Amino acid sequence: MTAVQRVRLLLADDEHLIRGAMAALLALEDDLLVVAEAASGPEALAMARAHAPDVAVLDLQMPGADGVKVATSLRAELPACRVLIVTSHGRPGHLKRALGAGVRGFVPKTVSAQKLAEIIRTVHAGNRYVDPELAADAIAAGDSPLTEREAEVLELAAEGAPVAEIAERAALSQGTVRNYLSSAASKLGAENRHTAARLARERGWV
Amino acid sequence: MTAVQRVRLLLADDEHLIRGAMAALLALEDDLLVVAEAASGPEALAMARAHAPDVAVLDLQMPGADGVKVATSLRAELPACRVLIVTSHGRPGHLKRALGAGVRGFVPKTVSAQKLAEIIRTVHAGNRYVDPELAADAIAAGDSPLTEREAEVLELAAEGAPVAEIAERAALSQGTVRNYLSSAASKLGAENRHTAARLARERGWV
DNA sequence: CACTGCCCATGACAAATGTCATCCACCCGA
DNA sequence: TCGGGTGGATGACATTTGTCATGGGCAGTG
Repeated sequence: MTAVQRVRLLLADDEHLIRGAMAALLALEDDLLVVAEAASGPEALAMARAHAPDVAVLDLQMPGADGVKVATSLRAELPACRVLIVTSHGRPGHLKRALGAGVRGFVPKTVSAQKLAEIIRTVHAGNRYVDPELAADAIAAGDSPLTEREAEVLELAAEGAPVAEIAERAALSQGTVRNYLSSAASKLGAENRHTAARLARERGWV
Repeated sequence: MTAVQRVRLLLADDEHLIRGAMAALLALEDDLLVVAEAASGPEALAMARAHAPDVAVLDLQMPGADGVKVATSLRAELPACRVLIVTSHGRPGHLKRALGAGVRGFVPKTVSAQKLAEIIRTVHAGNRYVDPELAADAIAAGDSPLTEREAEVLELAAEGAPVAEIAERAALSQGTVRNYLSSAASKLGAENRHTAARLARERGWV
């Protein structure tokens, strides 16, 4: 055995092709060992419980529960397991959410496999790694200027629901809902709530 | 050489990790040979011109030009090159658009590498392959009920622009725009143009 | 030709949405 | 304890949007 103790990995991604390919590439590194794979959030949790990996490499968007939710659960159940999030669409807000959930690494899928392997080692060693590009975006986007209610209402508005429905779902009066939407839109520099919702989503604020 | 003539492949995907991983996996098949890789639509075209591959494996969403647009150009410039589209998010309308562009295969990224290799061979042999799941979705979603104008206006509305702006951009009167949006929304069973736009997008009709 | 469907437009009315002034409850620091 | 500031809430009012009836032009088709 070339390495006395290999880093045991859990790989979670709903795209079989990608997961399998990542596994194949990481298998080339002789200090890494993929011990489990999962195709959904809940499955990832179950596999983690069963195999107690050193590092969990999670896709951000998965059916069931997204990577950050899985990370939150893992933090509670397996504090020794480091979490590394891999994503296609890096929204600034996701990064903050992920770091808040105790994630140790956050990288886009545009990295090469070698780089990924290095990052896995970094994370396993207890250090953090955040893709510089994504970090810059997150800093540029800054903090959400939205209050809690504004964000809540905006989220309900994102699917195009009419104000009446939003009001009901949020247990607010329609007037209040409109106020929140209005102030949120002006804070975001949008002309109406729909563009506001889109902007907020893009920046990961909802 | 185990195979006298290998199938020469072009791989295009903007996610380096995935592209590299796919390349690595496909390289294990001794009748397949990756001769070029690209990370964007235009780059894919350039690489195709330079290497004249037998089969082009294209991601549907790429910067620059999407897979279908690349396929259209390829069909004109390199009719001998078969095109296989690989995608994460299979919208029903995309499939139809792709087939219209002369694409020979259409598969989600959830397939395994072995399966992908088989499909590449199928396509190379001149046959077609469409993922059964996606095909079923496409049939279920049916044809777009929208007229050309309705779709055009709905697309402009998708970003949340006010009617006045849409009217200007489409060179129509505001009343006409509202009529189109209204009829489009009722055809789609939506309460307002924003949900209508969302639905149309989901089904790949815009 | 008559018919049908799509395109474009108009006007009027109803409903949803955006905007604003105002008010209340609460926390915090002087 | 007394302001002052802030987040949250409300209703009235103006604007935007959705709906409907209507009409003319134009292309395809039985």
